[in-house]
Amino acid sequence: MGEILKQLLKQTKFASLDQEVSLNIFVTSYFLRSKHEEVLSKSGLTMPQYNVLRILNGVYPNGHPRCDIISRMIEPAPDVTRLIDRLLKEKLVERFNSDTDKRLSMTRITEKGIKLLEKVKPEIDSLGSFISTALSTTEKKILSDLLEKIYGSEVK
Amino acid sequence: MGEILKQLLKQTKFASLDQEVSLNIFVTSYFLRSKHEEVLSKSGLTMPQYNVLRILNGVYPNGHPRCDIISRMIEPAPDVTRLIDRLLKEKLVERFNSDTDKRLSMTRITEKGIKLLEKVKPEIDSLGSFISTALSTTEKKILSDLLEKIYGSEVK
DNA sequence: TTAATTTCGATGTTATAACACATTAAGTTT
DNA sequence: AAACTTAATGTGTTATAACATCGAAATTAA
Repeated sequence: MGEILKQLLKQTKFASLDQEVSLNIFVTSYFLRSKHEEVLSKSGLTMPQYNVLRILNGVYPNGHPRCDIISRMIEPAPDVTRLIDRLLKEKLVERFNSDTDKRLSMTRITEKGIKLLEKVKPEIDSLGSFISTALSTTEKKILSDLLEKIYGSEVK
Repeated sequence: MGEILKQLLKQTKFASLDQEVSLNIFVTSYFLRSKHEEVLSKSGLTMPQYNVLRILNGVYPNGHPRCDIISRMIEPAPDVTRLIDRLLKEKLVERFNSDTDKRLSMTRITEKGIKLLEKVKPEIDSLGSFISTALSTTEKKILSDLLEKIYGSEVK
């Protein structure tokens, strides 16, 4: 039980099964994130930047106000304004004003941004192999299900 | 399938089952980390700081060289030197030199550090309830097992 | 022993994240 | 419609993280 985790963290035991689960979630998340960052860095992107581009790509040719971007992010970042500033500098996105609500600062992905996403996509998709190799379809569904149970209580 | 995740990220579909699993791991990790940070911030600690203290507590009254601390961290941080500097300033840890290897910068947790850990422990432990409420013992074991399969291929 | 290589840690620099505050516009209430 | 509350964003500041470099000490090889 938990031998791989023990080995990785060089621990001999865990305080509880809950803690073991918790640590395993953190470790797996870190593992996958590292893989993603490895791929993305070759295109000069960070994970949050990639996620924002992905979110914007989903509504192209429309844009999103900042608040909507945040609410759709995996890890809501407080400083999205300047994150977008950086994407803007690379001309991967563009800003425009909303007609209906003058408070909103809208952002839309550009052609260049879409091209970059398309370039990165195959390599990101291929990271799924870490999951596909390790798990059967049934196992993937079980895993997703168990994870949703953990955070689901607060979402509903 | 994945209704809670869809709702949270405001997406209507996912590219693949692999991606859904991946996102669920990220989201759950973020959820649990937020809960931890919420508790720790009341004691002026960050997650990486807490982890370093926890690691040092495990070998008290001995210490660890910097490199060993990094290898035991959940998310190995490159800048542990200054992370320890900050703990040092709060007198939660102390530095000393190794007798056998003069390159090593050893760090040991202090009484004050141990007291702080003891103060935080109950609240951190109680975060296990998010897992215990959601999952049975069997489910926890299955979950841990599936997660280890994902990152385990590269550890062995 | 000397030279070359590797390991470990600290430091300078730059980029990014976190936090608090200020500003402007919408929406609401009276 | 005027006052009030809420929402959305930008900005200044500070803290932290990431990256590269450097020097000291240990290890290995010649």
